[in-house]
Amino acid sequence: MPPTSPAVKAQLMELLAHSLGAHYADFATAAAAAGLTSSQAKTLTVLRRSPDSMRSLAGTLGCDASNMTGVIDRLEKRGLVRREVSPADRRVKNVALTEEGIQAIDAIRSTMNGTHAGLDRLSEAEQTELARLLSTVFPR
Amino acid sequence: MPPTSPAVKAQLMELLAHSLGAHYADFATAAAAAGLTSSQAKTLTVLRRSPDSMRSLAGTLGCDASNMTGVIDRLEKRGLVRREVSPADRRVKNVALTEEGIQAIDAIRSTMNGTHAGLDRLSEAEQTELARLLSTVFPR
DNA sequence: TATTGTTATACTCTATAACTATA
DNA sequence: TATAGTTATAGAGTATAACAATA
Repeated sequence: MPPTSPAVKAQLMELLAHSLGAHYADFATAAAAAGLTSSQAKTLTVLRRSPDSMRSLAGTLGCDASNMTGVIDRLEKRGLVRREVSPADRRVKNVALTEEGIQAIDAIRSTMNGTHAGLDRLSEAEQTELARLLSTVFPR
Repeated sequence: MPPTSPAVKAQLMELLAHSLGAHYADFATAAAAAGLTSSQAKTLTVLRRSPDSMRSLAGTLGCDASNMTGVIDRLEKRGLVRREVSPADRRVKNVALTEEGIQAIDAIRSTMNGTHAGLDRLSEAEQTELARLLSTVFPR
């Protein structure tokens, strides 16, 4: 990405934030349809790639480690994840998706692929403005 | 915006979501530095444009009207906003920023303009991929 | 001593339902 | 009757501090 003025980037981020707001709302709605909160669904998304420790999960999700206990407790109670003591370090607990957990997050992602409403929700004027800003930040 | 395959849009949204995630984190950090939560700062951002009723605020922020009571209570207690009974309809309360409220949200937005780290945090490979996807969604 | 996960605590956000003042 | 705002209630997310088990 070539150097661009902060003002242009700020405008771009603001416009994208507007669009992404709708995207996040869609994600929350899709999660709610599965009886999950955004945090729970986000956690499943992270675990979809590979099992992870409580501490590392907290880091990835950007929250304090103490929060993960409650979030994982609720997911485990519903059978979507399971805790496994690490053989290498018995202080560590690796959290992994169960078959049910995989199905739950895949269903949400499938719903998201069907909506992809983020950019479509921008008005014509906003789309034009977005294209203009993008051509400035990513010139060709 | 011309028609584009859902798969391309989904990829684009995912990449932008990654970037915007950092943007939101920056916003939350800037708000926290001012002793405000994200919800409180977002509320001030909305009010920065013009005063608004409790109900309308809830609609804009995408939450239930009952939530606004507590959020506005806390902002009012800190002298950042004030409630005013609407002369036209005495059921309605218009919420407006105080001078302190204006300064608070302007400080946060100023900090954000200084960071604009959203796009910059993408790796080289991600930026290249982003440019490619954008040229597909916004052909020139 | 340092680190991992948990617990205890407190605050905020959030939705639902019931209530009041007004229209 | 309908609407705007509030209150009561409950669940979830969040951070801080203190703790036990393990390294």
